[in-house]
Amino acid sequence: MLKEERLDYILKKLRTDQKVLQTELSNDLQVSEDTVRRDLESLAQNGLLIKVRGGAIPHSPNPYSFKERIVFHEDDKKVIARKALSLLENGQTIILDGGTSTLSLAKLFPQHLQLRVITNSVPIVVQLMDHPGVEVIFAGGKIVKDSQTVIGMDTIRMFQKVRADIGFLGVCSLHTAVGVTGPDIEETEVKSTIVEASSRVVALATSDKMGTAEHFKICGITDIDTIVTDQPEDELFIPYRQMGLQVL
Amino acid sequence: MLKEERLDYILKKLRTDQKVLQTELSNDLQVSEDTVRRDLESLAQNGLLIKVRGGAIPHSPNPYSFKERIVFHEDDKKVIARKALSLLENGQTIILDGGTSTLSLAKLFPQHLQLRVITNSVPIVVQLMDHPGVEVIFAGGKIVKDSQTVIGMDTIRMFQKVRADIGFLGVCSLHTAVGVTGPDIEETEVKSTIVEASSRVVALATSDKMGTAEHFKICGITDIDTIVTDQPEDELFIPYRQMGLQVL
DNA sequence: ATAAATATTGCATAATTTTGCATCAAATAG
DNA sequence: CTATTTGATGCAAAATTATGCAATATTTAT
Repeated sequence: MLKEERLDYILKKLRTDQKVLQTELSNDLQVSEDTVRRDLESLAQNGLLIKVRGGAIPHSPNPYSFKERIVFHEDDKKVIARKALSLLENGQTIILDGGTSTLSLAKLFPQHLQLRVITNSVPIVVQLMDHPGVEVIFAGGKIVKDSQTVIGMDTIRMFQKVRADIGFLGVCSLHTAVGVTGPDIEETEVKSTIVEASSRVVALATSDKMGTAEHFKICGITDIDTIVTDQPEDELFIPYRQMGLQVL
Repeated sequence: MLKEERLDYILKKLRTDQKVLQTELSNDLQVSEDTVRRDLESLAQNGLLIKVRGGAIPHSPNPYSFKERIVFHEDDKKVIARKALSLLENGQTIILDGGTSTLSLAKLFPQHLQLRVITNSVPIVVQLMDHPGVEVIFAGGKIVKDSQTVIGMDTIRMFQKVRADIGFLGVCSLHTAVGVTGPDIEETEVKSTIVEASSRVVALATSDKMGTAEHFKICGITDIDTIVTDQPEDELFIPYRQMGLQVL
């Protein structure tokens, strides 16, 4: 039995049962539990499920809402934001790029979250201003009215002084060959700086942005560590996974 | 049964019943009360519920406490802002300090006004973001939540690079001998920088602030050029006039 | 085609986590 | 104040996971 077949079986079972147990899978697939564990591990690595002690559960935006039958028809951005939220841990320093995806993320911050957030987005600052646990640092600069962000040298300089645990990039175009691109030169310059300032770079991208490109380059595709998207199972993402990116 | 299933069950029960008891859960889930307690603990850790003696209750649904902003002297400030407005001319570059007085001023900007505004106040940025004729430059830095402004070295550095025609200082204490003072060292440092960066310094002050002092000095009284206030005829202002200040 | 390199798999063993229980401290009710 | 319940802590048994290793299969290079 090929490895691929096993992985396929696991995902299928996960979809129908909403959970899988290692002992069960080991029996079903006639392989050792070690192998099952390693299979689950690789699937978890690609964000296709969440490994827990004793088995695995589906990758759900909320790590603890396990078998939630009430399906909210959330829009894509909220789904993405909810997933991205699970990447955050107390005590981290993160950068939030401008854009509606990152704003959605900021809106979801639970009250108990303790973070330091550096951003160039006015709505994000407004959103987080009243949050008790988040220290907000605003990158200064010239306000761009229609995007409600600041850009320019001052903004870039501020980000250059930062070492963030995670940098979240708002929706941009992603292309395996061309890399990450955006439509505005000044905006992309800021985004490039964010990429450099972050240990881990997470791109929030709706699947319709995949495989597209704009005129100004932000970074290469491998400079991204994680893509958080609404349809992670789409075959569209296979090449990205092969390049070592995590797709959630 | 996976731990996650237990956690899920607990959360679901909590949603329907609005409370959970350890003894009940222990029975429902067929695990010891210790385990239930540990489960509740981990859920509480993640902010998903509040642990109470004997069980748990749901996390407050309205976690974000919006501070009620009690506005003192709102009408006075409007009067002051209206007078200050008359000092502005098209094409000027001005600095707006944080505070409600300066915010009132920004709110009065007529649509045809052409200005460049540099500020460290978030509400002012939000207010002016949609103004067609005003270019807004935001000084970056760490957000102070209750005053909704940014302070710190980055903020100061930004103001140091500026030469403004007029700098508007929000309400501070004024005293003929002590000068202009404020209650917070970091805030006063920023204000001092604004004073230095401005050709003309305008203080917006309700009359009750006259003759009072705080602990941290912003500048000498003669560094101010104009005081805009609600009761300019008051004899309180005679000494300031004698020192050459304009009182409006 | 053959050899070498690489990856997969299962097993033994060690380390870690989870769980339930006993014990004692703290809080609550009567 | 005392009895009872609940919470905290240490501990040991059981389950799960990680790790090293050898056997086997697969891929790559020559």
